[in-house]
Amino acid sequence: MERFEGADRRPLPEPTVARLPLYLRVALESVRLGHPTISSEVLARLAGVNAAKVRKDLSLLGSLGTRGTGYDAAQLARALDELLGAGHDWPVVLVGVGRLGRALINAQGFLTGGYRLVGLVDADPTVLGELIDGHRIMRFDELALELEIAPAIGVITTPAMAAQRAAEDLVALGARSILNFAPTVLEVPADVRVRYVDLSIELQILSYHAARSHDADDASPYSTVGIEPAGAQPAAWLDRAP
Amino acid sequence: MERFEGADRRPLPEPTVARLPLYLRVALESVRLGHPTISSEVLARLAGVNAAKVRKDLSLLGSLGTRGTGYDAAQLARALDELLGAGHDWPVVLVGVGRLGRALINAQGFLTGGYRLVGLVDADPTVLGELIDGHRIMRFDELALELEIAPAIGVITTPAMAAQRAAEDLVALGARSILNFAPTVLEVPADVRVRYVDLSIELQILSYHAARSHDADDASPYSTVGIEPAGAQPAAWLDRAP
DNA sequence: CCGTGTGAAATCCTTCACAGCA
DNA sequence: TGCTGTGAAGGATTTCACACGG
Repeated sequence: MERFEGADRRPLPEPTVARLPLYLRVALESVRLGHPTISSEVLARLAGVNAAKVRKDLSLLGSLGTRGTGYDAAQLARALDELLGAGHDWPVVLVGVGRLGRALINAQGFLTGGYRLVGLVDADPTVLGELIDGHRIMRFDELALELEIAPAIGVITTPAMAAQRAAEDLVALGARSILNFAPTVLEVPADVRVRYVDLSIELQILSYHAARSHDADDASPYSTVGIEPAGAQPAAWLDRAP
Repeated sequence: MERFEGADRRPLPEPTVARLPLYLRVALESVRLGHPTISSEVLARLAGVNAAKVRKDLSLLGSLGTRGTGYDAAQLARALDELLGAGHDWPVVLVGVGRLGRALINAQGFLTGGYRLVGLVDADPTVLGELIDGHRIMRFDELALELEIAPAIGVITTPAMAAQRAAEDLVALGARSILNFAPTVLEVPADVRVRYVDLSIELQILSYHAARSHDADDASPYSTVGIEPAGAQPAAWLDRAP
């Protein structure tokens, strides 16, 4: 196996890291549709960014492209896959098996790939013992006894009130990464990484802009994609590409 | 009513906008716990950012603080609330009433506040007609006839395959903001704002970092909060504050 | 004296533009 | 010729540090 760690030892900019999964998705789609190579321009369109950014991002991983041709989709996908931690089969523990938690467990595409659910935790006595997707819902202390290895990632889908406690329990279990769906800022040790998925915040950001979108507002680039005036599906774009 | 639009006409930086809902949440909590004022430092801790950023952000909205004292929590909350579109009661249409969609509809904190569900759309004939939260699931064309006003925000919780079509239908209904949970980049007109909540991408970002967290890594500030080595709940922090 | 508000500096990210290679 | 890889320029955001007002 090759090394795809960019030429230098410098860590990738975080915005770049956040775009790599998009590039991976597009590269896989390109392969699936039988397009062996893909240019930065097409890749950019399908990922909702611009071509310069794609080239800069990918150049940070090394020289993955071929001048005059583009990127080999399969090779690019392999490189991104490895970089993003494929082959590790990350153990995931989910805390808070309410509606949202159950939706995530069953959502295809969420825990697929290199992630494996290894534990379900809830404090509610009425759901304890329930079997979901082959996993029994238990209390934290029970899971701690049963688990052989530390979970790499903890997912918190509890109410806000319970989230901080859940985070501390997850950290105690050895989790170094947390994906938090509860509307609270977590206080964790500095070596624990937290990402927030805060639905009410997303709505508030949208309504902030909606409240001041006097006609042709300047569409800022953040999380906004103003590609083509609707119409073609991404797949169509790929097929139109040479 | 007062105007809280910063002194100038310059739009707020997007990262600032994304933090305002956090400040609002903290300000409300401060009021709830009986702390009439809050300093940028405490606010920063509870929002998981640093104090300089808080002051810079809030100064962009005008002079909301009092030197030597801090910010009046209630007044700050009102200012942020108004800025973020409170009092508008934004109509929301949700497309894709599967597990995730249902979880969101029922999730407290998601559609609370100024957001009102006005329609549920799904293509699956087996769920059509079903009543959820007082709303009947229908096809897009049915909803179009029934709706008097355009939805401000569309939420997409369909499978990836159906998301682009859902976006186009939402835009046709008049939605100018879309919150997309499907793992696809949407192509929409430039004046439509899209925010992406992509769960598999979140996991991949976390595992990217997990794969290279050789012991004491440098914790980057992005979406990461390295406040206190666990322990106190935010509420405790507020109570400890003078 | 304390904590906000804010220019200025520093840092980070994006975009440009083109040299260079297939 | 076509498209990548990349230094350099340009913008945007964060951080600093301190003057100012309560």
